[in-house]
Amino acid sequence: MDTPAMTRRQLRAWIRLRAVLELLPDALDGQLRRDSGITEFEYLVLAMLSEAPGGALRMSELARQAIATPPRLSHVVSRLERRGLVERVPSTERSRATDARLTGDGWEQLRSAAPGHVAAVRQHVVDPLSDEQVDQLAAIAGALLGRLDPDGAMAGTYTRYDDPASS
Amino acid sequence: MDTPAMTRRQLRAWIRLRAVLELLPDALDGQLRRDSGITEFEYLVLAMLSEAPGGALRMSELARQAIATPPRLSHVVSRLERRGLVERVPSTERSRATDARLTGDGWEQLRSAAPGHVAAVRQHVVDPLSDEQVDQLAAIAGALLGRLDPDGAMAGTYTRYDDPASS
DNA sequence: AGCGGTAGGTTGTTGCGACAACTGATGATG
DNA sequence: CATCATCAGTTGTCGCAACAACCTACCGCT
Repeated sequence: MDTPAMTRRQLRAWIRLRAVLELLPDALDGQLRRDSGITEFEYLVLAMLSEAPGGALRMSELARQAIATPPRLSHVVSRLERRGLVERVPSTERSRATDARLTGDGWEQLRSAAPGHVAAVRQHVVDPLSDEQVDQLAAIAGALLGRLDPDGAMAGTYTRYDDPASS
Repeated sequence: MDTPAMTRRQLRAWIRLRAVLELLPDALDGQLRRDSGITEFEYLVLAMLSEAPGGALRMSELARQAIATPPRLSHVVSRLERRGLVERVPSTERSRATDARLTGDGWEQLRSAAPGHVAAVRQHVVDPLSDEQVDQLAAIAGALLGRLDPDGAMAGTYTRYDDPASS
């Protein structure tokens, strides 16, 4: 087979990355489930809404930013709606669109879940790395995203902090 | 709240890593599903068996190496068994143990799936990075695993290629 | 031998994501 | 102004993973 086997160093990087891919999401998701009763993806949705004007965003835009397919987002919003954290409202602008909007309980839930989640991210991702490695990681992840998301579908999200001016 | 917000650079690295965490597994899994009809995890199981003597491994050992819980592995092996790629045999050694062993079809399936999968890994992970970045990635992932897998439960797997002597 | 403890796996239930099919509403076109 | 295409989102079905409960065979101990 014309499989130009990877070098030992490449294999090492890949195998370790694979392990991270397996373990890290579970670690972060587990913390949120245990401590706040929401999934990491639900947290992400709430967080994105909280950063939007009025705490509301169109479903399609929200899906794009959260890297979710429309069906997936629809299901998630339905769950959040059932729990009273989010509500669907007809979009104020475009006619055939729907906005998801944070409710009061949604804001409260996010506020109470945030510290623990941020702490988990620090613990598992930021703290183990040197400042230099943090920047290296940003560059590496950026390079990978160039292939994974060539259309830059979600570029708006992950390029927001490019070219850091502060700290 | 005593949440010492992350710096802009840390946020940038985290947000990009998160996007990779979301997209990369889907990309790799999708390729294998389309081209070979198996999931990436099933591929991993077959690959690990193929590297073991006799193409067989104890369930518990296999679970450890694949970072899977026993229930998960049991289900996966059952699926593979149903498709004739793997068979369960009583462990030759320890009495109350079970080995999973690759069948002829299993070897064949792995052989035919490997080139495409390796190519996908190259395309999405190795090729976008410089040699230097590959090593940085190995170091970074290693640091994260120090927290994620403190007991080194699966250390045997991802340290196998440490301290590269060749290439 | 008999009895509990434990190692090693399996099964059953639940919840989430993927994919595909569908619905409803807007906009274009002759 | 009637029809058709398209956009935005939802619903329904299926497969997989998590978690917990369970089951059975071995082992040690007396």
